[in-house]
Amino acid sequence: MATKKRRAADRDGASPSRLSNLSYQILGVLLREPRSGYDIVKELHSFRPAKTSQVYPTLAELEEEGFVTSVDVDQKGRPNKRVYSVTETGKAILLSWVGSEPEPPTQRDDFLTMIYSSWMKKPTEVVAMFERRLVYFDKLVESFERSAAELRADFPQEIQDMSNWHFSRYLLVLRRLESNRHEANWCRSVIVMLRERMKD
Amino acid sequence: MATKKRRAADRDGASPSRLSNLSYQILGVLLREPRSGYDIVKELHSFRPAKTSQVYPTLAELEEEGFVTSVDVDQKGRPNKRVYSVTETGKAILLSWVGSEPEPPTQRDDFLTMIYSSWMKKPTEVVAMFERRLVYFDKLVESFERSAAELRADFPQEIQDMSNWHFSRYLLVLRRLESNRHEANWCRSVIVMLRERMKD
DNA sequence: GAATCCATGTAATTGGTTACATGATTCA
DNA sequence: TGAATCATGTAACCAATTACATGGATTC
Repeated sequence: MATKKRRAADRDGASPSRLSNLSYQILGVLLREPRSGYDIVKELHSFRPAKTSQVYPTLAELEEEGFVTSVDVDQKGRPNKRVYSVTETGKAILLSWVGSEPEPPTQRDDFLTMIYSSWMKKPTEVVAMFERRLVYFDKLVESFERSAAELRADFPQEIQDMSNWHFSRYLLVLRRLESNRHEANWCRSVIVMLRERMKD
Repeated sequence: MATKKRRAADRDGASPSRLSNLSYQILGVLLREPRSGYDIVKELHSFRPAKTSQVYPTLAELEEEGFVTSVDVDQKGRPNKRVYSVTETGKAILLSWVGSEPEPPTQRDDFLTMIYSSWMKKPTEVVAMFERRLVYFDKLVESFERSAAELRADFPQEIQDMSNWHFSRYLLVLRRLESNRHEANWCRSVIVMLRERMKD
């Protein structure tokens, strides 16, 4: 009868209609293949970062509600681990969420907040800000180019098959590659524009 | 001597080295021109959304720490308001933050989490998801096109002047316009690609 | 008569980060 | 000897949303 911790919607006996984005994300990871909490954090690292301190409690909740199950796996030479997999109910609520109306995307970006007040700064300093930003995004572009190339080399067939999870994976890597490239190009165009204007 | 509420870093007498992103954003708004809390929420609406329940307490903190001051303004026919402006210290900490190393940007997007598991869905449903997404971004593009056109019409000189705040404003509107356009184009290209693949 | 705008806030909850805690193994 | 990897968590805090509370004026 141990009822550890439950959210408000749960306490009154009603099951929560919507899980958190992270819960759905974790279900999605486990639907591809069973993993430990530690492995989930690594998998999410580049796509949808989350700390262990958030992932472990979320896994416990998902298990309590019957959306995932776990088995303890003994290992030699390294710590034992607990490997989670999705249940049928877990799969069902994930797939009914996928395709529903998504919340509008949100972004937090200190740089843009800085640019908001950049009119108070010296033009040369503003150019320097964009140059640092450009370096940052060029590095990201490079790393996603490498990821994309790896996927093409390692899973040439899989990434062509819409019902294989490598297909979704490749699609999302390409999107990140392109949007980082776009961000870098914006920086380049602004730098040129600012330099033009500074001549006058 | 009323010390209402203070954050941890403050209680030991040390002043907080970094304010929250929202605090800097609010200082940036007030540096352009003095406003009420209500007006700040409206100004931030399209650029960096924040609710009144977050803005009012933040304004109170900023005032307590001496970064903004306020005057009560009596109005007839509508509720009275409190108009905030930035102090010299407030301006100083904002401008020392602008140009410092920004935190890496973060984004939360349900749609991408859905696409992560879309390989389990029927191809026609995936296409439908992208089509709804495309409609959403096309609308955004339209609205930012209108904003940009308005700025060009209303402030033709100001948006050319790097030290005028309308310049920063116009720069950020153009960026949003372009990135939404890019997002829409990505949807279009994926839809074409998926339809191609569905023929086989 | 209902909805929206103006205007300011508090309380409760969720989402997410930082810091803390532990401990074996491998690699430079 | 010191750092990194594997592995799982708790406690405290900060950031942000949702819901609640109030109330006059204007617009449909």
